[in-house]
Amino acid sequence: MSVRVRFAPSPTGHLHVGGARTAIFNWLFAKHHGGTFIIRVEDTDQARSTRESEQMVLDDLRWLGILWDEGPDTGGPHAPYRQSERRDQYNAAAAALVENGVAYRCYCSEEELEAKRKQAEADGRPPHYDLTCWKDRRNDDAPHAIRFHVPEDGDVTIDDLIRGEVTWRKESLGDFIIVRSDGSPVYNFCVVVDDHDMEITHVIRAEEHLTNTHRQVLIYRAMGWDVPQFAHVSLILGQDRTKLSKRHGATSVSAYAEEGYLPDAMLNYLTLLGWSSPDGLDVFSRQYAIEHFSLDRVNSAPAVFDPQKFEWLNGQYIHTMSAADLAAFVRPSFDVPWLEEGIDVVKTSVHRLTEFPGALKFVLEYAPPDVDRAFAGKLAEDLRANGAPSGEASYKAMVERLKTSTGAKGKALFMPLRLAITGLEHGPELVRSIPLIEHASKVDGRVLSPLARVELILGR
RNA sequence: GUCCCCAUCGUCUAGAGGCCUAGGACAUCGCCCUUUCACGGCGACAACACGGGUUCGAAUCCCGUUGGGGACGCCA
Repeated sequence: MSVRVRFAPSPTGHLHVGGARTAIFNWLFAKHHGGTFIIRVEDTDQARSTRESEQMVLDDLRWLGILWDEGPDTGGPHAPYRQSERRDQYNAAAAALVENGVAYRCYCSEEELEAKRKQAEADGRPPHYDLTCWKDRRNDDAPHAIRFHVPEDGDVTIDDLIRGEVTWRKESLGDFIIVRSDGSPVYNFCVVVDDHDMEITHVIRAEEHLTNTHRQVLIYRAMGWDVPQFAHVSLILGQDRTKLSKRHGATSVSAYAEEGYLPDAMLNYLTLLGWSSPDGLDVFSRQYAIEHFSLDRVNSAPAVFDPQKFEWLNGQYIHTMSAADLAAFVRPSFDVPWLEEGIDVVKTSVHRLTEFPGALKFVLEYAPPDVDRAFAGKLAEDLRANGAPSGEASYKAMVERLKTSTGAKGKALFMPLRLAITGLEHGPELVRSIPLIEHASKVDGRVLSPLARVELILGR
C-alpha cells in the first residue's frame, strides 16, 4: 500500500514554524516513500478561519518549496479538501453513528453544561458529561448537539511511530460532542472522517493532538474503519520552554522570510529540530533529507527553537551560494546595477539577506573622513596618474607605488588608505572593495569613484 | 486536579547494555590565518535530573521521585 500523508492547517493566520515543521516531516516522509502529500484545510471553526489566511498558509508552504499532490487549490481524487465543504460526508457519518446507537442527541444547554462542569470540579470529580441525555434518550427536533458515547470497551492503545505504545483508559474520557447544536461538525470528528475518506495511511502531527487520538480511535472503531498509523511529533518550544507562540517574537514562516532567511535554510533548520541525520550532518540539501528521512530518527523530546543556530545556518547557505543566486533574492528589495559584484565581495560577512544593503553601504554612501592631507594628496596623484585599480594586480601595483610615494607601510599605509576610499575603518579586503567601488562608479551615477572620494577629502 | 507525553553540555543533538575518559553542531572564550571586519582553521569550557532496582557491566532496561510540557471545549 502506498503512503498517503496529509498536512492539515487551520487557516487562522500565517504558517507558524511549528506547523511548518509538521508539514516538512509529512512531506519528507511522503517523498522518501514515493507517496502522496495532501493538504487539507481545517476550517470548521467559522469564526477564526478565513480564505485569506488559507492563501497565506499555502503561499508560505510554496515559499518553503513544499508542494502538494492533492489540496484545496489543486484538487484531487478525494476533493473537496476544505472541511467547510465536506459537510455532507460528516452528516452522513454522524447519522450512521446515531443510527447504530453509538451517538445520540444531546439537548443540554451550554449554560447547564457549564454549571455541571463547575459542580463536578468542586466535588473533585472528573468534569465529564453526566450522561443526562444518554440515560434519557430523545429524538425530537428541539435544538440539540450530537454526542458520541464512550463504550464499555473504550480503552485504546496505539503504537505511535515516534512514542511507542500509548494507552488510555475509557474513564479518562466523557461522552463528547461530534456535531454542534448549529449543525456544524467538530474537529475531532471531521479528522477521522477525512483521514478515512482520503485514505491517509500515516497521521504525522504535533504532540498536542496526542490525547485527541483516544476519541478519534473510538470513532474509527465505531465506524468499522481501519485505524491509520500515528506519529506524534514533539512540540517546538520558545526560550522559556513553553510552546512557541507569538509572544516569543517572530514565529511565522513569512516573518523569517522578511528577515532575510532562505527557504532552504529554513527547511534545513526546522528539519533539524527533532530529526538528526544518520551521518551527523547539520547542513544538508533537500535531496539528502528526502533520501535519509525516517521517523525512527525523530526525537520524542520537545525542542527549543534557537534563533542563533538558525542564523548561523542561514549564513552557511549564504556563504556557499553563488552571487547570482543570491542577487535574485536580494534584488526585489535592493536593486543596484553592481549588485552581483557587490554581493560577491561581502557575502561572507552576511548571515541574512537583509544585511546586504548595510554591508554594501560603503559603496553607495561616502562622507569624507579625517585623513592626513599629505597622504590624501599622494593618493589622489596616484589615482590620477594610473587610474583606480580594477583588480588584484593593479591594486597591488598601486600599493607598491604608495609605499614609495608616501613612505608609509603596514598599518600606517593601509588604515588611511581604507579610510580615504571606503570612509570606514572596517570592511571587506581592500583588494576587493576598491575595485568594486571603481566598477560601481562606472555603472552607477550615484557611486563616487575612488578618485572623486579622495578629492572630496582634499576639498576640491 | 485528572490523563498523556518528555528528561544527555546554556541550546539542537549522537548514543539500541560493554565501542563512553559520553561524540558532533550553535553559542561563549582563547589561539592561528588576516596589516581592518568577516570567513576559515585549531583548541578550551560545558551534560547523562535524583533515588532505587535488574545485570558481571547501565546514559541506555524496570520502578519511583522531582521537574518540564501538553490535553482535558458545542477551538483546531
